[in-house]
Amino acid sequence: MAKEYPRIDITVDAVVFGYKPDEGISVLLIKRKKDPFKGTWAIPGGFVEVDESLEHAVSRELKEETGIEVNYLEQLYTFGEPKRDPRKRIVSVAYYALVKPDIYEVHAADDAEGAEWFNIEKLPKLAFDHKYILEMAIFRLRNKISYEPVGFELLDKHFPFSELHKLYETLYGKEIDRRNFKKKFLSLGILKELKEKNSGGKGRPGLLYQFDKDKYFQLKKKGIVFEI
Amino acid sequence: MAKEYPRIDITVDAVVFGYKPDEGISVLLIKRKKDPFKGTWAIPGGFVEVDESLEHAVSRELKEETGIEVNYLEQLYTFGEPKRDPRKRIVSVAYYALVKPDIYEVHAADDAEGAEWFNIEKLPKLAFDHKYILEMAIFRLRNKISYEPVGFELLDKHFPFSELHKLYETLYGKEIDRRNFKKKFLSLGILKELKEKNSGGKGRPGLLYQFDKDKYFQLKKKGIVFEI
DNA sequence: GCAAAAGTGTTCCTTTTACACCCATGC
DNA sequence: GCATGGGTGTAAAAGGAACACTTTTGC
Repeated sequence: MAKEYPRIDITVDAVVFGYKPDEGISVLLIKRKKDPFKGTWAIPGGFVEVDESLEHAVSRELKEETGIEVNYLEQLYTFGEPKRDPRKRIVSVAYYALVKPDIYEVHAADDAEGAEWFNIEKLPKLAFDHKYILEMAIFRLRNKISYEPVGFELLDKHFPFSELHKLYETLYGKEIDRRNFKKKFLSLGILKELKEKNSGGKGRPGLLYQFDKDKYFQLKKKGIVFEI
Repeated sequence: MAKEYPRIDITVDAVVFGYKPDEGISVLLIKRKKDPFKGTWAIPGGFVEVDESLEHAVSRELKEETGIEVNYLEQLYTFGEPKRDPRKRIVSVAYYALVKPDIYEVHAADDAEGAEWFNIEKLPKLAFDHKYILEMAIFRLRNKISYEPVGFELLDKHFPFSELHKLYETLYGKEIDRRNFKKKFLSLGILKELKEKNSGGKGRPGLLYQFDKDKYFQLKKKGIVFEI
């Protein structure tokens, strides 16, 4: 009576974003060690084990393949076209992740022959439908940053205002008036101004700031909307 | 060498929304015919066949279980907690769908003992984690309607302006000034005003309107943003 | 002619944009 | 002392919110 369903395998993939003010937005890719697409760059990922959550699978695979631990992880979309993997039917739950600059170091391992950061403007050819996944992730990040304070996940804990500003300019792909941006962002009341100043670099050193997570959640509970 | 992965089953579920001005937003649920949760209301859905796309699986299951055909379908989120199904590990790709009032008629079939519309304010107890899925779908719909013109998928092809207005009031859960709303919406330039007037009903009959999809996509291509 | 809903315009206020000058530091 | 980037305020413009009166229909 029960219909016999041929099995479908399930994997997770993760688009990991990093940011450096002078290099822009980068994505962590691995070079595949096995066929199909052996030697081609791909988004890290792998099979989900039967007793682990999807998020756990993502974190585990990222650690195994690239040695990285991310500080922000969110589901992006599930890709399930019958022919997206040439071997067999695979449904992949894609995530995107953000990492802070101080854990930028990666080391290839496991199924990866290499692991490297690529600027999102200069991507190599990608395996499977990973180009499409990556594009969707970039689109999502651009959007997300406009209505949720996720940008901080790409910055150091303490950062000069100019880095936040540059991050938004980079993601929006256009110039944003420095003064108006600062006015608006500060008026949200979710940044702590620190006593420290930014050392090194040219010009007048600016004060450092820190994201005030508690304040943000207080305001959010009150129904105040982040929008930038 | 290859690790043996115990299999995970994959299903699709669909939160189907309908709207009637005097009844508000409703959701289509089915009464389960089998265990687990036999006799409990649930979101329609089922297993994905190995050679069909996820969207196809959703449409097929909806047709089988409830007899309905939807005119808008979008992926919501993938739920994959190890214990979300008491029998075995199941990852479910959830969708949400919108139907127009004229195909509101449903007939239970297949695995469903019953299929009924429930107002989203008066939901019964639901099987599995379906309450959570439904809440997420409602949240998503509320949001979506603010930045994409999906509201029309819940209205008849020709509708009086008041219905569009009421739909937004219902979803936003608050009053919206009728005149400002109309001014803003019409200024988007994506509505065709028809010669026909709304027949029946109380008060002065209003003109009927129609969503101008072509115009919308033209404007979208130009970078003009829908926001209401 | 009364109740109900639709059509329409103006004013006020808030938010956004545009823009310029001075200040602190490194070399 | 000069180049570089940081800090700050104001005025004009645009967009959003508040609001009232007239018109068309059914009963």
